Amino acid sequence: MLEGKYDFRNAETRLQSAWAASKVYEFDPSHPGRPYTVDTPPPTVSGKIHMGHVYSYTQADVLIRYHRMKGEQVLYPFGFDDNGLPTEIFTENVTGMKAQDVGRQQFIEACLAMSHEAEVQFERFWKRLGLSVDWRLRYSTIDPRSRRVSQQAFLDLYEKDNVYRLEAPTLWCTTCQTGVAQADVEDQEGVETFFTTIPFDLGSGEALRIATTRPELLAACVAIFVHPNDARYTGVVGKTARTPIFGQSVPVLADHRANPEKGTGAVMCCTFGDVTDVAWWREHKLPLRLALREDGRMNDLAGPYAGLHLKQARARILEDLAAGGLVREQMKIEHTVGVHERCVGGRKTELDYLVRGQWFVKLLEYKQRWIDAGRRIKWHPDHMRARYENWIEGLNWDWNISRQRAYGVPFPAWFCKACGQPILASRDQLPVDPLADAPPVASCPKCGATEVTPDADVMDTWATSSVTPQICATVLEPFGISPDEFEARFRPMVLRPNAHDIIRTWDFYTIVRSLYHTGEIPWTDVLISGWGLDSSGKKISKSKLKAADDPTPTLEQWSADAVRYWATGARTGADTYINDEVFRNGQRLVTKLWNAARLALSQMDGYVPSPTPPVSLLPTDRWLLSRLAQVIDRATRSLEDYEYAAAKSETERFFWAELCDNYLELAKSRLYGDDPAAGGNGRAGAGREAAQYTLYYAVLSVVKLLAPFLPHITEEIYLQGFAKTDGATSVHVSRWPESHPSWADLAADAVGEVLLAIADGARRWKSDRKVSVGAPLGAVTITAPADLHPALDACLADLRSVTRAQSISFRPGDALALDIQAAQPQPA
RNA sequence: GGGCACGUAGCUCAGUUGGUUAGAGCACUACCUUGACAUGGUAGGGGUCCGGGGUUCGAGUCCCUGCGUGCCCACCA
Repeated sequence: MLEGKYDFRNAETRLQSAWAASKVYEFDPSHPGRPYTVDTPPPTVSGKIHMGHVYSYTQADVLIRYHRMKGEQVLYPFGFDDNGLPTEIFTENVTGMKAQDVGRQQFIEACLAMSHEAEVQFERFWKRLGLSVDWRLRYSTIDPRSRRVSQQAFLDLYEKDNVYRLEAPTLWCTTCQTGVAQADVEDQEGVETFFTTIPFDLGSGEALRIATTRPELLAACVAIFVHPNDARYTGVVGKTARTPIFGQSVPVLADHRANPEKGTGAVMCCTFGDVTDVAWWREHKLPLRLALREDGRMNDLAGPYAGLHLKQARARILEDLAAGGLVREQMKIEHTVGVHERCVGGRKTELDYLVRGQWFVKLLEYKQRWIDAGRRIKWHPDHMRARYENWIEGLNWDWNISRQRAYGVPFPAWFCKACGQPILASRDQLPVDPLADAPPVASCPKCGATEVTPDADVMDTWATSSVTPQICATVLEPFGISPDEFEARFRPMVLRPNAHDIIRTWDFYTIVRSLYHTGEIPWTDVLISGWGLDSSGKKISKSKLKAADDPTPTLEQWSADAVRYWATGARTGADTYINDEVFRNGQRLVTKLWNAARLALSQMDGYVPSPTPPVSLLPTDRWLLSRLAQVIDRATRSLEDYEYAAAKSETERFFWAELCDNYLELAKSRLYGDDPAAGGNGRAGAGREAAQYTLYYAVLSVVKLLAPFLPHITEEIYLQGFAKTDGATSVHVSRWPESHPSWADLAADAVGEVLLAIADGARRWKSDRKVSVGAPLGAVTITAPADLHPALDACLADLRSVTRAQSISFRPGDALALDIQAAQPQPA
């Protein structure tokens, strides 16, 4: 029995506490069901939670809740990504502290403190949203266990020769002063610069003109390229040109990558201005002339410009070229440059290239292997696989995992001071910090020298988050399941949920790592979410969050259930806007559920549900049960296909339009047992029991079908009204609804259509006369095909209930028609 | 320049393998306090399914093509 009004403000937090106390979401090692293991995204703590997170995490939670109710053994841990550059920059931005100034150790402690604070808030928020996480299984990517897994995985890569150390051109941020990976690069559009044409001396008074946006790299120029078919330049290929100002001699070479239509068609190759320079440098075995330091200033090679920042140097060189009459042409242009995500202070520094020793994970030589693995994984929606393959096909670099920063997982490595040989940690000393700890051997195994230099770099944050499936294998250790047992029982995992912007990073890197470490795909299914966009349609930017972007007030205003309703309303993978109308609809559905359940349960006092349908079912009941069977079937299939929005709307429409608006109105008088002359099958006891049976299963099924979406209201209804008879301690561990084989009934569907048409006719008659739906009618004569008369006659009580007719009679005829007499005024 | 997705009512979207008269919510109009619910209910108006070809007895749905929008990638001397 449900009393009074449903107050989500009180109910939601109360239920959340009850779930924690009753451990409904905790992993059960002896659960007999098929494992449903989730490689949950560890959100980066370097920012605030926003509606984009809510959108994505709710979608995964709905699927996880569905599989739990299907009787599967759910493993739903939760991680926080709190290592590496993002956290460091977050800490620098918030505290104003800098690693160089305060010292490495103190800085690391500040990062840990920042992360811890953020994680406490995050966990509280996720609980408030109603995620069905097992919070005992919480990890952070900087905790000792994750550091150990990450370093161990690095040793594995090294032993299998899948990672190599190379002094090579690297994408470099001069602000953060670290190398970055190709996946970290994003476009910065509309950057203004000068495109300047300057002459190179070919000797004998001839000049070869090239156009450039990077004149500060003149000192680093090592060649000039023209297209082999460019008639203007066929004569100069093979000659030597001298750079202006610096005067070094460089060869003029032909390569198809020189674009005749761009600038003058002749282009200078510097070490390094862009990726093409790197490729030319490699393929044509050009010399190395580095003019840039790690901090973005010019080095001694730049002669008079040494010490200047590259932007200052660019300006000075342009002035000097102009002064020397060497500017042939100059255009102000806007172009797109590569920057990296999460640059210090949001500065979006233009990326450069320089040469430095880094660890690279092999990607390029196994492209097909990555693509094949992607095809063995089910992507939801399927077309997201194309983004994965697209990214792999466009890869130009192996994965640089070295970061020249302070905070992160250290490489378990030292280098021999004498010969440079890497010396790797032994597994039993992990997690290790080479800056503090000694290598496992006293001397270099290659040259015997005894002095070592620790690898002072830390790993790319993705280098650790790409082994979350391996970290997950450790979360059950405290509960008696070793990583080895985990491997045997739960590999591959089942679900990886994440948004589409990190397919190229998190999904891709995780697949690579899994194939390297285990030879197998990491999971069988990937659920890709879209973005929750702000009401103007823009992506909710992590760096520009305003107070209004905090989702907590939204939860308090509309309820977690209503927000979850919004988050699961769009087609899988699609973006959606924040929209108060949708929150309101969610809230309306919550209220409607409460009220409908209240009516149903008020008529269930002492009712013991029968597992088999009673013989007294009327066509009305059979119609609803038949529709219910279809809805259960379709909603279940949609959820199996990860199409949660379709499952939700199917159930919602059934509940609202068929169960509430029609069935309840038809069955009301049988339920109340007050039909004055319930003739035929409308005999009081049997007719009421049939309606009770129908309503019990219809309401219970709807509550269960919506439980993954609206976990709070459905739990409240279940606990108060159904737990005793259905037998579970929570709707969230109750059995997923199944229809009784006898429910599907095509004949009942057809009769139902006619019943609804009769109800509609009566309502239209009343609406035309502007009287209430509850107003009584006089005699109603229904024209209907004769073969339907017995079924309709059986439903007399229900037809009276929905039409409020004083009497109903039938007349044979092909087309359905109603002849309605106004009600006779009642004698006073 | 390449890839992917999308284009259906004023707005946001659903339309299963091609099959009657294309649906829902919101908004709009008129009305109804009916014994679960006014955070409700009833009735109604509103659509050349982006354009053009084609396949078919039949196309919102399949094929070709054009246009538009968004995202990803490439280019970015």
